[in-house]
Amino acid sequence: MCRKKRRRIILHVDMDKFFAAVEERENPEIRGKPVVVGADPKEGTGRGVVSTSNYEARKYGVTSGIPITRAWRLCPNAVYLPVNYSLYQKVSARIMAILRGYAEKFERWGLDEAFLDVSSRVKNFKEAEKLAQKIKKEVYEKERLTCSVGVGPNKLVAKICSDFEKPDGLTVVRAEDEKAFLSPLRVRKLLWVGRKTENRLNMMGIQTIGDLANYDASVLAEKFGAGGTQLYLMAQGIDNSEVQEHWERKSMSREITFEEDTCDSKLIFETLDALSEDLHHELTASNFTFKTITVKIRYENFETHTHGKTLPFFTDRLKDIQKSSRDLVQDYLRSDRKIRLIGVRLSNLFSTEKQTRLAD
DNA sequence: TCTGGGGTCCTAGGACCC
DNA sequence: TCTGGGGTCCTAGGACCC
Repeated sequence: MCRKKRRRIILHVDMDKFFAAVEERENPEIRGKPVVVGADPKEGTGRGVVSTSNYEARKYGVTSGIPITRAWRLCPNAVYLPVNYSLYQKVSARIMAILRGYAEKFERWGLDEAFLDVSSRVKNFKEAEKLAQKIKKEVYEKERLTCSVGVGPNKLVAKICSDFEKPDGLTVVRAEDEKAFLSPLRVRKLLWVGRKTENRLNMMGIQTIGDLANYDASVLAEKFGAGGTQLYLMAQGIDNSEVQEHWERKSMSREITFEEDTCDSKLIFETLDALSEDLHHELTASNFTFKTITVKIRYENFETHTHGKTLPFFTDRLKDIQKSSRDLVQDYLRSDRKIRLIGVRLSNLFSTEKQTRLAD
């Protein structure tokens, strides 16, 4: 197939320290202080992690993902706030509506990020930069929140750009400059390169994206499978993935970490039933049936297991969820092993709404 | 470092079918 | 029963994203 190659211009918009920024906006008295949004620190004995912190807290080393107990030790005087998810969802919906208006194709990426394909809306990168400034201005005027925007010839470069000058940044990299831009950056900056992959690459003598771009593609493919080829292409700045307007839901899940590790089977079953009920609500409200159910447990030593089964039929009945999850968790209940977390996931989803439409 | 909760995608082995 | 090859589905685990 010889599809005519079209020059694309993609924007990636990333809200700055989103959860913390919304809290600062709602509570003016905490502005200027270190703010940590996440689990309850409980005077240094809490469970869970930091979700988002503001820049004042980051000065103390309090960053996203660290245990809340550690945050407490680093900065006990910070303002600690619980995650007010429904508030952030409302703010996010308004911001996404603004962004969507600027894009030919639009893809939400979590609550606080989005990709915009603006290829048909601007003639060149100069115009794209002006458009990005306009977007930043509108978001700030309407929501009093700042964002960082990356402009590039594809999603990969746009995403890396938006992270380049945070906060309130705007970085533009044209197709002809992308190799020079990417080359000195750490491989960790690439999408899908997390801690494990970074370590493996470092062991191979690969530190920067430039090192990766000069590496033998066949060796990468051999060591990392399909992901290896993807890594090599990304390092060249090649990413042909489209901005995806629609996302099909593949699974829904609920999980919870106990306040204290437990082997109390009554508590475990009650918790499991509550998770099942919660899932059932969402399943029916969103008009799905499911066929596969998986239970997840994590023991006190963090050893984690999943156990699932596929039913011979699609269902949305609560009793099917509860009975199956109870059966599945049974194998893991042992009087000598305390459980830290349990969860339930429904997959193999089928949209009954779509079915009705097709039948019409 | 004592590690949340909601997702997606990939891999590898085994069952089962033709 | 010592044997094949391809395709699909299922299961468990792991890496990664926000």
